[in-house]
Amino acid sequence: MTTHDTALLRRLNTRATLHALRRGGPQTLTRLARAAGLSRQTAEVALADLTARGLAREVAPAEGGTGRPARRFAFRAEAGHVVGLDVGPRRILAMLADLNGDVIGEHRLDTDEHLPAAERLARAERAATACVEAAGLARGDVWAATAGTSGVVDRSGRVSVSTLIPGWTGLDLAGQVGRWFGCPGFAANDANLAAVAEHWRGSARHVDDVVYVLTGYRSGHGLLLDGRLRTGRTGSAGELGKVPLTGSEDASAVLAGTGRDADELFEAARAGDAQALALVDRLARGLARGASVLVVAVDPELVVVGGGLARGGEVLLGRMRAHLADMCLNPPEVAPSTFGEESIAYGAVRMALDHVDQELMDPYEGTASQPRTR
Amino acid sequence: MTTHDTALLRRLNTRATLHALRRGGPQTLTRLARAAGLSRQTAEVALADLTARGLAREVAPAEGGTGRPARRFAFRAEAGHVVGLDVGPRRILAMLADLNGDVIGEHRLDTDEHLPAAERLARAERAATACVEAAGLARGDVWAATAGTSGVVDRSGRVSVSTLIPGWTGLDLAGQVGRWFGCPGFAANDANLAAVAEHWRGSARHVDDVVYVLTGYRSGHGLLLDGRLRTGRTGSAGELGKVPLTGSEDASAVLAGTGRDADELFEAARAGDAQALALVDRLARGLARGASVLVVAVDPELVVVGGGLARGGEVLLGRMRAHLADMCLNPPEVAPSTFGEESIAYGAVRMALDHVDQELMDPYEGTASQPRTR
DNA sequence: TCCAGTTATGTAAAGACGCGACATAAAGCT
DNA sequence: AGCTTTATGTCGCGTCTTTACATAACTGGA
Repeated sequence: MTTHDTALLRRLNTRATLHALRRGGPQTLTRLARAAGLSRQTAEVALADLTARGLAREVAPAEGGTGRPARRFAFRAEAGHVVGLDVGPRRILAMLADLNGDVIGEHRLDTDEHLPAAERLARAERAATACVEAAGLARGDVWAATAGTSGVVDRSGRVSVSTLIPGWTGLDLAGQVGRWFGCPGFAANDANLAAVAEHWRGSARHVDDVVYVLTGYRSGHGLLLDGRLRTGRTGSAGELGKVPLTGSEDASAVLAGTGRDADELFEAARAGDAQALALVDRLARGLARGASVLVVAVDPELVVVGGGLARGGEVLLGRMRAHLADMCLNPPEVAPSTFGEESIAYGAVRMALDHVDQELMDPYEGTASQPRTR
Repeated sequence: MTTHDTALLRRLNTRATLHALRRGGPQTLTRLARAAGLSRQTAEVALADLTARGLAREVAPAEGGTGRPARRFAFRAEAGHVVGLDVGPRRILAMLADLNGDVIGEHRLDTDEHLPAAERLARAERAATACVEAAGLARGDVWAATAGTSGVVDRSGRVSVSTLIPGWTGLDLAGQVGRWFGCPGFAANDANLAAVAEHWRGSARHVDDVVYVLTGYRSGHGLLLDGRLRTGRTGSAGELGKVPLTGSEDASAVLAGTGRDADELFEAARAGDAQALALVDRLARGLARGASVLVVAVDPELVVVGGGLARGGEVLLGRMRAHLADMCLNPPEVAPSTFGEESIAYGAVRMALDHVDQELMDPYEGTASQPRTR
C-alpha cells in the first residue's frame, strides 16, 4: 500500500469519472458528476486530466434541449488498441479491437495441422500485424495482446503441453506475442478464452459461474467462477485426461464408425433418423460425462457448449441436458455458444483488455498515458 | 460507490493503521506509522479514533531502549467476539473466539444421531451460550456467529439437503444462529469450513487453491480457490452424489466387510499385515477417485485429508498419492489435516471473523463501534 | 550529578483537494 | 424584449496530510 495523501483521492475520483464515462456513453458534465458521485468541479478536473491523457474528448452538444447547451464528453476508445489471437491447429484468427472491445479488424488464415511451430508463429504474427496495418496503426499503438491456443498454458503464458500442435510444447507464447508489439503479452488455453468471451458478451453474460465445453476437433473445458477465469496451479484445470469415467467416448471415435461427418449426422437426426439420433445421443453422453466432472466439482449456473459439435443445436443440447440431469444433483442450464468459432480470439481480446483496464483504473498508478511494459 | 471526499481518506488511513496494528502486534507509534505508510501524526489521529471505538488501547512502553520511551499501542482483540459451531450428527462443538481468532472457550457435546432437529438445535444453542457465559460475556458481545453442518447449505445459509441429520433439510440454520445472539449469522457445509480452517492456520496456510477431503462417517469435499470458499450456485460444489466413477467404493462398505474399525485396520496395516494393507489401499483408492474429480476440475496445489480416516496417516496418504498420480495429469501435494476434529468449528470461527473484519475494514462504512446487524 | 546523545512528542505552517454558494452565460419560449 | 432554464466560471471554506522545528523524556558516560 502506497502513501495515502490527497493525490490518491484525486486518482480515485478520476477513476470514478472514467468509469462513469465509459459506462454511460457520451454525456454532459453534470450527469457525469452525478453518476460518479462527485461534484461538478471535481468531475471537471478529472475530465481535464483524462482529456490530457487522450482518454476523453469533447463532442458536440446535444441538440434541442432547454437551457444553456451543456458541453458533452465521450470516452476515446480509439486511444488504444489490443490484439486477440486464436492460434489453432488448422486456423489462425487475429482480431484488432479498440478500448471498448469493438472489433475493428480481423484476419483469418487457414493452416495445415502439421505446420512446424516456427512457421505457425510467423503466420500468426503476419495475421496480427496485417490487422494492425489495415487499420492504419503502428505496432506501438497496440497496448496489449493475447493469444489462445490448444494445449495446457501455464500462468506465465507458456505452453506446457500441446498434443494437437507439433513443436508447440514448451513455447513461451505470451512472450512471443508481447515481443511482436512491444507490449504486455498473454496467452491462455482456447476453451478458457472462449468461456471468457461468452461471459463477456455472449450466452453467459448474466452469469458468473460458468463451464464452457469446447467440442469437435479441438476439445476442452473452460471454467469461470465469480466471473474470473480459473486455470489452476499449472493451467490444467478442466483437462480431464486420465479421469476414470464410465461410458465416456471420444467424439471422433463415435463419428469414425459412421461414414458421415458431424453436420450430416445432425441433419439426419433432425429429420428423425433413428440411427442418427442414437449416435447423437452417444455424442451427447460423452460430452455430458466430461462436463459433469466440472459441474459436480464447482456447481456452476450454466454450461455453454461451443466448437464444432455445437452446430448440432438443440438436437445435441437436449440430449446433453438429459444426461447431465442423470449425473448431477443440481443440473445447470445448458446453452449454445454465441460467438461460435470467433469466441477464442474474442476472449483473447477481452483478456488483453483486462490488463489495459487494470492499468487504466489502478488508483495507485502514475499518470503516464500508456501502460507500463513489463 | 459513495462520495469521495476527504473523509474517505481518513477512513482509508484509519483502516491502514488498524491493519498495521493487527499485523504487527503491540508497537510504537512511529513503527506503526511506517508500517501503514503514513506520517506519525496521521497514524496518531487514526489511533485516537480506533481507541475511541474500543479497537485499540495504550500499553506500557517497552523497557530499556535508548531515548525517550515511546508510547505503545495494541489491538484490542477482546473488543468483540465470534462464535463458531460444528453441529454434526453425533457431536456438537461450540467455540468462542476473540477478534484475533484466538479460541477462549469451547463446549463439546455428544448427541445421538437420531436426535430430532428441534432438540439438536436447542442443544447447539446451549453449547454456544455456555461458552459465552463461561467467558463472562453477554449474548450481545457476540458480533457474528457461524455454524457448520453436514449436508448442502445454500448461499443464504439454509440447509437444502441433509441425509445424515433427521429433519435438517429446509432448516434456516444461519437465521437460527443469528437469532441466538442478535447478530449476523452464517452457515456452511462442514467440509467447506474445514477447508477454510486449514487454509487459515493449518496445513494449507501457504497455499490458495485447496481441495479438502472430509473422510469417515461424515464425508464430503471442500473447495478453496484464490483463498476463497467456492460453494457454487446452490452450495453443492464438491457433492459427488451421482458421478459415474469407476471403481470407487464407499469407505463404510469397505470397512463393514471386515470385523475391525478403522483404527484397528490402520494399526494392522502399519504392522505390515498384507490383508490390512490391501484394505487400506481400497479405502485410499475410493478417496482418491472422489478427490480426483475436484483435482482434475480445478487443478489445486494441495489436497488436505481430514476426518476420521485421516488418522490413517502416512499409510493411507501414501496410497492416496499413488492413486491420484494415476488419475491426474498434474497430481497435487497431499497433506493431513492440522486441526482434525476441531477444524469445522474453527473454520466457522474464521467465517464469522471474515464478516466482522469486512465491517471493520470497510472504508465506506460509518464509524459505529459495532457492526450493523442485518 | 550533570551533560550529550537519542528518540518520541507537540505545535505550527503550508499545500492539495473537494465542495457549496453565488454570479454569469447561453439557449428556448412567450 | 424579457423570462425561464440549464450550464459554466469563480471564490472561499473546511478537511486532510505532510514537512519542519521546537520541546520532552530517558540512557549512559564523564
